[in-house]
Amino acid sequence: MKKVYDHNQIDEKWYKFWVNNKTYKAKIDKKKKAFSIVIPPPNITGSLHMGHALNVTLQDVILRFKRIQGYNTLWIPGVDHGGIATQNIVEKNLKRNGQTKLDLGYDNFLEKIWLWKSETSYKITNQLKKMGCCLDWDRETFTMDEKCSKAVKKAFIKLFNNGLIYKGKKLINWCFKCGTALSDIELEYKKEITKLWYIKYFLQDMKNDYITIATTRPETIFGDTAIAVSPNDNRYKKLINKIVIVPIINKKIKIIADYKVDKTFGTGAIKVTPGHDVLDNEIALKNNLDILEIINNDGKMINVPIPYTNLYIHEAKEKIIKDLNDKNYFIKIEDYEHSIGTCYRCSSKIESLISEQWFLNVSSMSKKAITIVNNKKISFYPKSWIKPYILWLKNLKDWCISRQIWWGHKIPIYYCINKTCPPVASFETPIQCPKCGGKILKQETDVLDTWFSSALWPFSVFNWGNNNNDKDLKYFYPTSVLVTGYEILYLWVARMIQFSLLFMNNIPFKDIIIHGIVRDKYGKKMSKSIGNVIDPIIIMKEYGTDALRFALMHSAVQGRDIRISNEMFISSRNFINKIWNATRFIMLNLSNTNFINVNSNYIKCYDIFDEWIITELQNLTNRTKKAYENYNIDIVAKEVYDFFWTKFCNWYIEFAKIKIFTFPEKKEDIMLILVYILNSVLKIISPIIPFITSEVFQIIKNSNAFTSNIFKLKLKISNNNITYEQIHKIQDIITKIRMLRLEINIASNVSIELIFNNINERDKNFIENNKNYIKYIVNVNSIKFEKNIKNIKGMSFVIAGDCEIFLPIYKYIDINKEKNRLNKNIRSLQKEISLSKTKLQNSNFLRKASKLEINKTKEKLYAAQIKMKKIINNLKIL
RNA sequence: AGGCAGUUAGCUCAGUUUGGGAGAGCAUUUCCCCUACAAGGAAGUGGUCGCAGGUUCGAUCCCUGCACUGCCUACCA
Repeated sequence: MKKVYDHNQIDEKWYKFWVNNKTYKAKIDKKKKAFSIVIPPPNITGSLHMGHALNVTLQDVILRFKRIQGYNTLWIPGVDHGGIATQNIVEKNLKRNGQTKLDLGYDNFLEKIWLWKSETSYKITNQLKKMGCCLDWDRETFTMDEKCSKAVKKAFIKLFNNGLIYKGKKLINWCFKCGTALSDIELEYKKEITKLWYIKYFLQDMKNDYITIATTRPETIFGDTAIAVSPNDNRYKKLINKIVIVPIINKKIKIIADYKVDKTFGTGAIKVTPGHDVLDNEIALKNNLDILEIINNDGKMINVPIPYTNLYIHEAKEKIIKDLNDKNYFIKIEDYEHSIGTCYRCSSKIESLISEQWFLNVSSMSKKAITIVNNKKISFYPKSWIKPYILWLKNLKDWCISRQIWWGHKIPIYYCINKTCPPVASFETPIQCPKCGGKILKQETDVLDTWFSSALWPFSVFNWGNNNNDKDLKYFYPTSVLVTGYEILYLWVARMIQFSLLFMNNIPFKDIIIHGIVRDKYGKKMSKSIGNVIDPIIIMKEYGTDALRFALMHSAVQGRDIRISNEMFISSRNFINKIWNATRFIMLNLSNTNFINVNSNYIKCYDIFDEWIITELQNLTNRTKKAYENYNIDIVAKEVYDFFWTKFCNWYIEFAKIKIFTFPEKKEDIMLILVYILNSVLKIISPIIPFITSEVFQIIKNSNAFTSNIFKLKLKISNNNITYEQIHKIQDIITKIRMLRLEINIASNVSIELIFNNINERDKNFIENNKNYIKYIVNVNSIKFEKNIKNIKGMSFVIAGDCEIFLPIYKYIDINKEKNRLNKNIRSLQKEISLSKTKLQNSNFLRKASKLEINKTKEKLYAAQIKMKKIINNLKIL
C-alpha cells in the first residue's frame, strides 16, 4: 500500500467498475421491499455545478444506505429538455455565427438542439458516473423520449377532455426576448429605482380642476379605461362616477371606486390600464371596463395616436414624458424603488399583456395537494417548508401552459381548417374533424411549458404512457423520496404532487428532502458572472471524489444553505487519507488474512479498551442509523469523523500498538478487533465515501461488505459504566502527564518516574494492570505506589481525576514555573468552588431544584475542594 | 407589505429533543518526522451564545419585543 491515498486512480477504477458491471441495475424482486428515487433531471443547458453535486450525493447516500439495509433499490437517471433555457443557449450559439433560428428554419433548428442535447447529456451523465452515483443506467430517460411524449399526450388529452385545459385570451406574462408567454412563477422580481410621475387628469365638468395620478409607466396612459379610487377615501368620494380626460389623447373615462385601491399609497387614485397590468385587469373585469391592448408581442405600441404607433416601449415612454412635460401635465416627479418582474431565463423585463394562451385550471388539484400533505401522507424534511407549500397552493391561479417557442412537447391539439369547429385533442393527427368531417387538420404550433412534462416525471419514467407495460410502475411506484432544492419546490414538486394525485390517484413520493443552495465562503450564490463557481470536476481531480462527497455531506445541515470553500475539501481529503493510513497500519501488521470476514462472535475482549471501543462502535451504529433514517447525513459524517479519528485512531490504535508489543502471542486476536472495527465503521460510512471504502474492503478481502446490514449490529457489552469511568481515568492520567511534560519541557525521549500517592486498592489494581499503556505512551520507566508521601520537595505533580501523582524530575523543575502552573490551577478551581457554593447556599435552589441536580453540584464542589486542598498542600512544600 | 429562517470562538458551523458552568473543523501559538499517517501527533490561546425585557431557584436554550442579515411570497400604482 502506498503511503498517500491515490484518489485519482482509485476513483477511476471504481466508477468504471460500477458502470461496466451494472452494479446498480434494479430488477423487480417481490421478496424485497422496493426503495426508489427518480433523479431531479438536470437541464441540458451545460454541465453539473456544485448544487447538482450536493443534490445527487444526498440521493446516492440515501440509496446506498437503504441498499445496505436490504431494500431493493432503484435510482433512475435522466435529463430534462429544459424548454426556453435550452433554446436560448442554442440560439445564442447560433448568434455567434450571425445566424438566427429563422435562418435555419424549424427542422434544422430542432436538429441543432438535438445535437446539443446529445453532447450535454453525455457530459452530464458522465459526471454523474464519475461522482459514483449508483444510478441504473439502463433506465436513463430524457423528458422528450418516446415514453415521455406519450405520457404528456395522455395527460394533456385527459385534462382537456375533462375541461380542465382551456384556451383563453387573458392577461399573461410576456417575455419579448424569449418571445413567449411565461407562467407566474417563472418570473423573478428585481428591485429597480425608477421615477414616479404625478400626472394631472382634468375633470370634464370642472375645467380647471383635476385629479392627480401617480404612475411609473406614463406610456400606458393610452390604455387607460378608468380612474379608480378607494370607495372609503373621503377625498375622492364626491368625484366617483365623474368623467376625466386622459391627457394627450383627450379620451373621456370614468372615475370608479374599487376596494383594491390602497388610499394610503401615492395620491390614492390610480389609472386603470387593464391591458397591461395585473391589478388593473382585475379591476376592469370586476367593473366591466374596456380592455385595450396598446403593446404588441414585439414590444411596440399599437392602437395609439400616429406619432406613437410602432415605437418601442422605451421610445414611447421618452416621447410621452416630453409631451406631457411640454403641456404642463406633471405635478412632480419622484424617485421610486419598486419590484419589477423579469424573465427567470433571460432576466429581461416582463410585460403583462393580453394574449390567447392555453391554461390549466388547477383549483381542484391544489386542494387535493394540500389535503394530502395535511394528512401527513407526504412528509417534508425539514418540516418548515410545509407552510410555504400550502400557502402557495392556496393562492394559485390557473397555470398558463403554452409557450411560443420551438423546443418542447408540441401541444396535442388539432384545428380544423373550418374555423367554427372546436379544436380536438389527440395522440395522432385525426383523420377527419369530428364535427364537420373535414380532412385537413393542423396541429397547434405552441409547445408546453417544460414543467408540464417534469410534473409527470415520477411516473412517466416508469412507462405510464404505455398501458401494457406498467410492471415497474406497480412495483417501484410511488417512489420513496424526492431530493430537491427549495428553489423548485413550487415550480416542480408541488406540480408533481398535483399531477400524481390526479393521474395516478396516489402520491408521487413519501418523503421530500429539501436541501439548501450551495454558496461560496462569503455566502454568495455561485454564478458564472461573479466568477465564484467551484467546479465539482476540478475538486474531484484535486482532492478526490470522496472528499467532495464527504465535504458536502458534512456541511449539509437539513434545510440550510451551505457555504463551501477549499478548506473544507482539504480537511475532508485529510480524513480520507487518515482512513487510508489506518488501514495501512492494520495491513502492515496483519499476518493472517483468513479471518477478515469474521463476525463479532469471534471477538475476544481482553481488556477494558476492547470493551470500550466495542461499546463505542455499538453507540455509533445506533446513532448513525437514526441519523440516516431521518436524512441527517451531516450528523452521520460528524459522528463517524469523531469516532474514527479521535476514538479509534488517536486512542484505540495507540493502545493496540502497545498491546501487540507487550503480548505478541495475542497479536492475532488484537488484529481481529482492529480489522473488525475498521470494517464496521467503513461500512457505516460507505454510503458517503464509496470509493475508498470499496477499495479498503477489497484490500481486506471483505466480499460481503455491502450485503450484510451493519445497522442491525447488536454486540454483547459488559459492565459499561465501569469501563467508561476507567477509560476516562487512564486518558486523564495520560493527558495530564503529556501536558506537564510539555509545560516543563521534558523531551519525549527522556524517561520519567511516576508515584501515585494515597490511591485506593481498586485504582491501584487497575493502574497496575494497565501500567504498560501509561509507560509507553508518555514514556514512563517506573510506577510506584506510596502512602502519605512526605519527601516531595522538588517534585512536580498532577491530579488526574482523584489520583494524586508525583513526578520526581528534580533536575527539570523550575520552582517559579511550577508555582505559576499550580496557581493557575488554583484559580480555575476557585471559580468552580465559588460557583457551586453560591448555588448550594441558595435556599430556593435547595428547595426547588431536583435532587439529582443538587447532588451533582455537591459532588462537583467536593471534588474541586479535594483537588484544591491537595494542590495547596503541595504548593507549601514546594 | 407579509411569511420563514439565521444571529454561538478570528472564519465556517454544530448544540439546546427533556433549562443546570458552551462544542467541532479551519486558522493561530508551543513541542514533536518515535516504523499507519507532517494531508500527521501532543498540548495551549480564544466565547457576558445579537440587544432588551419576562417566566424560573437557575436561561445560550422557553415566552415577548427590538435590531441586523438572508430567503420566499405579493397586485403597492
